[in-house]
Amino acid sequence: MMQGNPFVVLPCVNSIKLSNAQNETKKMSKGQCYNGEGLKKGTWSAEEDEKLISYIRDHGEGGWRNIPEKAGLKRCGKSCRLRWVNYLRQNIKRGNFSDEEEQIIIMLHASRGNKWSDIAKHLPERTDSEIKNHWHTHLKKRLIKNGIDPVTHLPLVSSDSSPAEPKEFDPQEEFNAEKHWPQGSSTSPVSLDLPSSSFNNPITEITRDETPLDNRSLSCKKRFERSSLLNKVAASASSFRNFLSTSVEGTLRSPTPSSSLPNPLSEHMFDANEDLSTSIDLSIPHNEFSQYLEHFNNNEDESENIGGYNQTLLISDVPSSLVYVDMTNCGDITGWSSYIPEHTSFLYEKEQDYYKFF
DNA sequence: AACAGTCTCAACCGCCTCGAG
DNA sequence: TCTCGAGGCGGTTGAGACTGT
Repeated sequence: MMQGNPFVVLPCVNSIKLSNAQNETKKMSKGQCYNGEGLKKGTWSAEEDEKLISYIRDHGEGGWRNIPEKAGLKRCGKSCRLRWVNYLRQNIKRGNFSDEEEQIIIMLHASRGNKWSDIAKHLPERTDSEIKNHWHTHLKKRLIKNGIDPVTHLPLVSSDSSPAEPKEFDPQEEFNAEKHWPQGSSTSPVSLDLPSSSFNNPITEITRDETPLDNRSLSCKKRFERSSLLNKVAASASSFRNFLSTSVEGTLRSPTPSSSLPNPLSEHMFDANEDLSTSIDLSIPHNEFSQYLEHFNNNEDESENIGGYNQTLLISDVPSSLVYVDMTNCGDITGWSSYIPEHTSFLYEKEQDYYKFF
């Protein structure tokens, strides 16, 4: 960790790339700072920071190319922009990432890949650069350690194992197996070993079962899992790949679906509700999603009643046109909805058993 | 105490996108 | 429609801090 004083002016170790005379008369080539002599590189000094802050305070952002000269800085415009955007501007949250933030990053990375700026939009106080660094230095390693490919977010396949064959799903068997999930197993669900201050039992899984959804939808939902909602979603994120960005990740609804919704899937859904009636009541008036998670994890009775776990329906292998989203009866899920702003009211196409319960 | 290896993250590099002309 | 340049983005680097021996 960089513990040094960020304001110490360090000698410029790297050779400064000086633009030649021709470059000074030409527009800069792609991506290069071009205004020539004496460009400083390396760590910014407090004096430089103050100059940049002062200038932007008076003149606003933009026109980065001209800012160095106007602000009296011997930096290239891109360097100024980077310094401002990542470190000097207001409302930047520094320091350790919370569990919730990490979950969000993992989840979004699974669906969007290394789109750091995109991911950063869901964590408004974090910069893409910080998220990127945190991913490379912490989260990626953690996933690998727990047997998850940080690129695909699928379990790493050991060299001596054959591809998993689909098997008939047995909820009881899987439930029992989950009690002793070996980390990194090629045949068992994988624990993400996520840090847990708010998640009492951060067991998560990535199912390798490729059984067609319609063979397991209703039976699977009887399974009991105590991992947190978001943990669950994070672990399932691989199944949302190519899906999350244009749709929603699951159905979040209260135990009492709205009968007013013109939903052609209602029959199927309400059949499911005979089990869904034991689901978590998202109308619990928690102000923040994190509070909801905490409440959920601290409430044994409630967590044990998640027979269907319907709020984490895994909609996998489903064309985006088949997304069903029903946020209408959700309680306060502020945190969630802000993380996944693509949520829309509801959308459906055809009647199909496309819910995957687990 | 000294050294080597590892970790962290600020900063840089170069490519891409998009809007203006 | 094309060209150009500013801004944006993601990958990479390397200085300094930390940790182990």
